[in-house]
Amino acid sequence: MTRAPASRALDPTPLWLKLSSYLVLSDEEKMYLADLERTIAREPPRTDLLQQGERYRDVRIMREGWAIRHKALPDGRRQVVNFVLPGDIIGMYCTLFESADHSVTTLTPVEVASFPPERIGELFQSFPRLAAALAWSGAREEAIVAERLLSLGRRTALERTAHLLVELLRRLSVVNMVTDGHFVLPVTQEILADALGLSIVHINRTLRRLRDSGLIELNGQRITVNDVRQLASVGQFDELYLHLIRAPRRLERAFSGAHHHQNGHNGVRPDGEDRAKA
Amino acid sequence: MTRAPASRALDPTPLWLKLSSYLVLSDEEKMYLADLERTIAREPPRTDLLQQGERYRDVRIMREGWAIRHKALPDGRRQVVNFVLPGDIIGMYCTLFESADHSVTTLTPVEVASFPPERIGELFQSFPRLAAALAWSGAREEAIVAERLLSLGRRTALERTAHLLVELLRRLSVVNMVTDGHFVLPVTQEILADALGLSIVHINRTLRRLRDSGLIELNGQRITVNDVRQLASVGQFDELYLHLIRAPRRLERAFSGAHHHQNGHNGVRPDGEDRAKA
DNA sequence: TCGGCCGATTAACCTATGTTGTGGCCGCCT
DNA sequence: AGGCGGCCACAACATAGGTTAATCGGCCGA
Repeated sequence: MTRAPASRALDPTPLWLKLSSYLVLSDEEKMYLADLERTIAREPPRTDLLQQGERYRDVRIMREGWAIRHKALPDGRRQVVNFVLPGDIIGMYCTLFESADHSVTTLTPVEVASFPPERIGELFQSFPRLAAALAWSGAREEAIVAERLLSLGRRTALERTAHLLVELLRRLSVVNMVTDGHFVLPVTQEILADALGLSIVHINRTLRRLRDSGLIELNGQRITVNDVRQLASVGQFDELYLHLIRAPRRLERAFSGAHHHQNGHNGVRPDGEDRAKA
Repeated sequence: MTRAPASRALDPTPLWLKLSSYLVLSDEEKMYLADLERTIAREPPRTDLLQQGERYRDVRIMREGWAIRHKALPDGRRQVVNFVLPGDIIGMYCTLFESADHSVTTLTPVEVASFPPERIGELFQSFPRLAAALAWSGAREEAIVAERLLSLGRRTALERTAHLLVELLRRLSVVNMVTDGHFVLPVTQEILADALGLSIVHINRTLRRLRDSGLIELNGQRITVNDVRQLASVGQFDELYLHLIRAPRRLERAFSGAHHHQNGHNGVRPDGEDRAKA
């Protein structure tokens, strides 16, 4: 998606990749980002990185592996709000909220970085463009949740499932986790069910239908999407909501004259022609 | 909720009220807020304030009246993502996104203020505490959408409906639009259906059940909640997700040493003891 | 090697919710 | 006054999706 940049000392992390799809980062910004990801921990599957009702602690950056953000009802019913993929941030609103209204649980072994909430303030002061990119990432999360709401409210089981698969494909592409149409989907059918508001049995039926129609193939955790276009059409997928286009020109203005660390070289690239309608 | 402040020249607007429930605003901040709401327009019902796919223009503040934020599928199915109430902001991500992935349509005559996106940048630079309060408001929106997702995915029709009514009650309380248990619900059953992912007929059935059980009364657009506690229990309502508590102490730190306009007098009040579990 | 457990799969059956259709009320236009 | 359109109400019927239960295969620990 984005070409490897000038800085060769730094390894492009998933977050780095994701933000770069939104705006071009300066070396200085990249270094700050790398520094944010300095403190790294590994966790096994089924670990809670955050628990509903718990006080927020650090902000975390998912570097590797999958997790789910989910909410539960007192009687045990559960809804997966979103999948947390490499490059996603956990507990971004740490600074604003006292305690979490959702849990985050790992599905695979993960590698997460964490940093103290104070750094968010620091970041907004010193690196407004980076801050904007993070805000974009957060706002996009909301857009994804809203689109999932549309799915649960108004799409049939088949449509929802197709939609989710295309969404994951797109999101994983940005962080280079898709190779010609297939990717790893480290998810039980129970979790899919909880994400799509269906029963486990019905998800099974639905996946079968998708397999029978030849749109997808499943081998263990590996899923192959044979015909993205058609799958997208089944799911009425319009990627507008993913906001996969570069920062608007407005952004330049809004943060202009802003700051110290505002470097001279190439700022926002407001070319927004790479949005393809599925 | 919040006592009328020192400044007597200024009329507390709904946004003002809402933000004040999060943190105490200084006079200077209040004045800036008032200035943001200077340009006012009135619109009749059924007006689109924003349209799916459209380029973002100004940011708007709802001052009076109701609207809905909704998304539509190509074939006409529609999902109401959220209700826009007085004090809510429309198009907050204007600066970050090129075009809108949802529409906003008025339900009643409304009064909206609007200001150019550049002012967001200005605000973040000069009034970090105000910016944090707005960010809180935005983050809360996401939390509300996530909770609605839980409703659509895992709550029954009756539960969803009860939950929504309690939510509206709470949100309207903050902006003084509830008087002992009743408020105006300027919403057709069709819109309720679209908000809850139900058919119009089934919403009708469900409201009947709630009425028959004596939990609510409906006279025209006026709804009376007779027993909030019980209604909340039916809907498994836990207000944690509304984050109706004051800013955490963290916030102080995160934005500390920040800025010019940072005034001396009383900053954030981190007393978080007013959360009642429903 | 032998359970035992977890997840996938499928069949049979059930129910919450959707659909269709009718009628009634009310406000508004002419 | 009469007709029309929007909204509410409710009955009768249809179905997408839920529930229960049984089977199977793979993995792991004893």
